[in-house]
Amino acid sequence: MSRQSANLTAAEWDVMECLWEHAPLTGREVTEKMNEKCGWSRSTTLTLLSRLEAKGAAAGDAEEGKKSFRPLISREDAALQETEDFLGRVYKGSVHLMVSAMTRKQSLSQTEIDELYALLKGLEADKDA
Amino acid sequence: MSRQSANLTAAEWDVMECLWEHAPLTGREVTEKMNEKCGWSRSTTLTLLSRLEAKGAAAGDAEEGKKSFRPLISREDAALQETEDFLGRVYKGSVHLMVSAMTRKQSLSQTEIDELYALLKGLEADKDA
DNA sequence: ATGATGTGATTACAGATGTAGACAATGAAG
DNA sequence: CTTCATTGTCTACATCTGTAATCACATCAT
Repeated sequence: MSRQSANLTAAEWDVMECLWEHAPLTGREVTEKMNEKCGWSRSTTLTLLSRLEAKGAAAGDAEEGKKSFRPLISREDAALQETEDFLGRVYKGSVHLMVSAMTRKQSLSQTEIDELYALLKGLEADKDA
Repeated sequence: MSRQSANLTAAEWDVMECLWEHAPLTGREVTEKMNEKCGWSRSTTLTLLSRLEAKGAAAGDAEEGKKSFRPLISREDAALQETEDFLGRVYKGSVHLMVSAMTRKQSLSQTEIDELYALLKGLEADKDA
């Protein structure tokens, strides 16, 4: 089992998501939110938080007893990491292959396609400029 | 742990990759290829093959002793499954978000961008037609 | 001071995953 | 018919992941 650079697991993403959205949160706040969102017990959330600390993905600064948690890596960086792993494993690293497969299988809504096209068109325009 | 619809693990992908490329293969052939490619022991490959059979991703037809393995699901279907899982978890299900993040972080080569653009342009053309 | 609380840390445990050795059945060689 | 090699199945085990109970310590109210 060799995960080159500690990707986040599904459960860990849920917690990070929470941290990214609502900046610094006390342990209690995180556990409450996680309980609402996923029905997790207090312990579960706290465990995940430690694991995230261990992975260096989040930090819990203890000031006078209570801890305050915050993310140490940006959502984008985490996403990118995950993306590279995923693309490499499933699509030989090629986004083009991925989108092409998705369209072939009608797994992309017209809206998504349009948005993507608009984005790419913008990039091409920049290139010429 | 609740993986809705049995995604393949990284190691399993390696084996499936092998099956997808070289259609029907005897156990020996698979183990040999896997040993070359990943240095796995015979047992490791065989174990993975059973797990794939259990998951219904591959089948081993035993005719007169020797087994012949072949994939039961297409690479595209497996990829798509994985893709949906990934996109949902990391990018709220949006390819657009993913590509946008990648370009922002310069994680996409110009070539990839061009290819993608060409692909999308083709789709838009089809739409009008 | 004492017991009820809130809070983080420690321990636990089942199922998944990576990796592989041991074992059994079967066929080839002598 | 023994013996050896081949081939697949079973068993094993460490680590990872999801999920949580329990423990220990600080604090607040009585």
